This record gives sequence, structure tokens and C-alpha cells, in this order.
Amino acid sequence: MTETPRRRVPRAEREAQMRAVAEEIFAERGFVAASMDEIAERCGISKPMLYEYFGSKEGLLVACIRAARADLAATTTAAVVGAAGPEDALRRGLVAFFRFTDARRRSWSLVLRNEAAVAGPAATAEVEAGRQQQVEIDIALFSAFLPHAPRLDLEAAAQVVVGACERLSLWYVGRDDVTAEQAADHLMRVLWTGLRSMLDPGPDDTVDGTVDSPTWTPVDRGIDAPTSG
Amino acid sequence: MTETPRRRVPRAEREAQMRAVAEEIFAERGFVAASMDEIAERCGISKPMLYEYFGSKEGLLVACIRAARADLAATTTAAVVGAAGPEDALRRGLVAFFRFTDARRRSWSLVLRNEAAVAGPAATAEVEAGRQQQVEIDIALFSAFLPHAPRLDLEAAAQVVVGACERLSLWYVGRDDVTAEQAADHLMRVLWTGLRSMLDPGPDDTVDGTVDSPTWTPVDRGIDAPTSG
DNA sequence: GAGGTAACTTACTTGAAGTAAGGTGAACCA
DNA sequence: TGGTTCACCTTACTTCAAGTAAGTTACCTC
Repeated sequence: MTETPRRRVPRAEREAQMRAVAEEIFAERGFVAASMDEIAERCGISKPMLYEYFGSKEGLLVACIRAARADLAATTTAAVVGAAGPEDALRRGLVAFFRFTDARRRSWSLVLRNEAAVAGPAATAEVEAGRQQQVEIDIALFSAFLPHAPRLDLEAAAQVVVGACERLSLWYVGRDDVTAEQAADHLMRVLWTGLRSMLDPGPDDTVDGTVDSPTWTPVDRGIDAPTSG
Repeated sequence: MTETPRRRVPRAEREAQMRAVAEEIFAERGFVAASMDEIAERCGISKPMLYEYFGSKEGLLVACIRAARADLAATTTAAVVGAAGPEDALRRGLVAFFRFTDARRRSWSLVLRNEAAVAGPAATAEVEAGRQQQVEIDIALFSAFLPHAPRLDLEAAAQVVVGACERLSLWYVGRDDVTAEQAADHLMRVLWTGLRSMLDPGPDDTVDGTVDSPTWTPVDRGIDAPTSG
């Protein structure tokens, strides 16, 4: 037992480690039951370090959420690049989303199953910002291809998509007999016809999967920090 | 200042008061920041009473959620009775839902904005049970009128509806320029065509609002307690 | 009005969030 | 090679809220 004599680790690396451990423990015990002492211990350091780097327990959670959010945004954005049209773009995005939530199911529930708001306003804001980001992406997608629709309709439609995604991902993650593609297909079948007709009430066959528009290139807006202070 | 000398109050009445006060304070401060001492004080009693009646802070939250859940179920169920067909039934249910969330917006966010899971497994289960209840109601509605669809599709569709409702209600509650009816209309327009075609892929005009079926009478399953012990 | 019980209280323990103040090792300069 | 420095890290606290043990008091019943 040659007790490693506590190596000193540069800030960035230590921070990443702390985030990883915290994500794990939050997912394991829930935010309230998780203790900063335990997180510190499993990192092999002492508690004040956590406070030094993240300010508070909530701050630590916010950092976890933000990191996950960045990952998700990058993943889905990448998946959508080069889609053949709006339908294809939406489907690709959905598949990427469901794959992501499946791969990180434990820590995903940290956000989805609502571990967040408990922590306080900052964590709530962070989660809400993530949803809003998705809403904006959806709106951009819809309006790029279907410019006739009024803003209110776009927004409502985007909210519907985001809500449906969120719930369906939990359902999907809980079943082994459904693939990400199938989940996306389910959602597309329910949503697409309605979305199309609602957003663009022109002749019914104008848009039909493959479209005259060029390939879809999403807006990359990265993470828009709500309040970093 | 004739300090009312602390009237003694029967259990049922006191419990109701405690729930009301707790709902208020939870909504006001968030679950974590709310203190049992403050709740007790605002009730005009001392803390151990809360523990006597609800067992724990989480227990108190669970009681609040369950009460709200019962209200919601009763409200929507009542609204749907006597609908002219599946579309009408769904629309009525949605309108009732949005009205409900609007009327109780503060405490609703207690559930929706995720104040729940923070508390622990019991509160999470309670919220999830509420959603599942909605899912079951939707499934019953769909399958009663559209019996051709496989169970998996019904379930996926119901999840989509519940998720969309949840998100759209938050959106709707945050705006003064949208009525409950408009929110329901938005949702119906996005969902209904897809739902209809997905659930019953027969001739496209078989179902069209008014239907040959008799008026819709929902299953009243009340509150199905997850684990009361 | 005696007695029992449901409603209620005071006064504590426990445990985790957050903090003050100081130790230590590695990089860098002479 | 030795000293200086600063980022990394610790010990040892304070504070505050959840939860509890044990006892007290008003109301109801006979």
C-alpha cells in the first residue's frame, strides 16, 4: 500500500475530475443526499477545494449541467449538418438526441428527472437555458424552411417538440426494446404532418422530405451563458 | 394584541392548513431553501407537529404533490365527460389542463420546474405517478376510439402528448397573450393529424371530429398510490 | 370533575454546507 | 544549489436546518 502521496494536479484537470465525480454522485444519491465531503473524498482532495473552484454546491451542479449541455448541443448540431431537408434534419437531430440521452442515462436523469431546480435559481436557469437553446434551434430549423409561419406558431411548435423529446427520451431510456431510431420515428410520425401543415398551410405536397432547398446548415450558437458571475 | 392563545385544531383541518402553507413556501423559496421551522411558524405551530403528520420534509412535499395531482385528475376527467369524440375529448382535456396550470401557476412550477426530485425517491415517484396517470388516460382515450393501433404506438403517442403538454403549459403560463384555448389549439393542430394517422392508418377521412361513436366517458381510476408506507 | 387521549411544546442531537487561516510542493530565477 | 513565490491543498472550525425524545396541556367523555 504505497499511498500515493496526493499528487498535485493542475486546475483544469482537477476541475474536470471534480465535475465527473460530482455528476456520478449526484446521479447516484440525488442532489440533496449527495454530500460535498463525499465528493471531495472520492476526488482524493478536501472540501474547500470544491468551494474554491465552484463556489457552492449549486455551483458545482451548474457546472455539471453546463458541461452536459455543451456536449448535447455539439452532438445534435453535428448530426444535423448536411441533412437533405427539414424532415431529415429534424429526424437526425432526434436520433442524436435519443442516442445521447441513452448513452448518459444516469446523469441525464440528473437533469430530466428534475434534480436541478432543487439547488436554486442558478441551476434552474441553467436547465431552462438548455431547453431554450433547443427551442431556438428548432425555431431556426422550422423558419429556415417554412418562412410563412408566424412567430408565435413557431415558438409553440418548438416547445411541443422539446417537451415531447424530453418525455419520450425518458420513456425510451426505460425500455430495452426500442432503439433511438424507432423513438425518433415515433415522434416524427406524430409530429411531422401536423408541423408541416401548421407551419406552412400552403399546397399539401410542396414540402415532402426532399426539398428544393440546399442542405441544412444549423446555426451554431454554442453555449449562451445566462449569467456567469 | 390579545394573542390568540393557540387554538387546538383537529388533525384533518390542521393537515390541510399545513399543506397549503407548505405549498406556498415551497413555491416561494424552492424546496431546499424552505425551512420546516418557517412552515411551522407560519402555521402557528411548532416543528414536531409537521413531523408527526408528514414524517419528513419530503413527506410534506409528497402530500402537496399528491393533493395537486388529485385536483388535476378530477378537473381534467370532469372536463372530458360527454365529449363528442376523441378529438373533442382531447381538446377539452387540454383546455382543462392549461386552465389548471394557469390558475395554480406558482405551486405548479413546484412540480413542473422540478422542485420534486430533489427531495428524494418518494417525491420523484409521486410526480412520475402523476405523469403516468396522464399517460394512461391518454392511452385509454386513444385506444377506445382507435383500437387498431399497437400498444407500443399508443404508449409512445401518449408520452409525446404528456411531454408536449408539460412544456407548453410552462410556455403558456409565461405569456399573457395566449389563452388556454389557444394553447390547446396549437397543440391540437400539431398533434392531431399525426396522432390520427399514426394510430389509425385507415382511410384518411374516417375520423373527423364528430364521429359515429357515442359520447366519451373516461375511466375514473382516481389516485393510484405508488407506495403508501 | 376525573381520566384519557389527541394536539401540542421545549430543548435537544446530528450532520452537512460553507469558511478562516495556514501548510506545502514544484516551478523559476539567481 | 538554494531561495522565493504562488497555485494547490489541508485542518479545524462556525452555522444552520433536519429530525427527535420526552414531557405538557386543552378538549372530550363519562
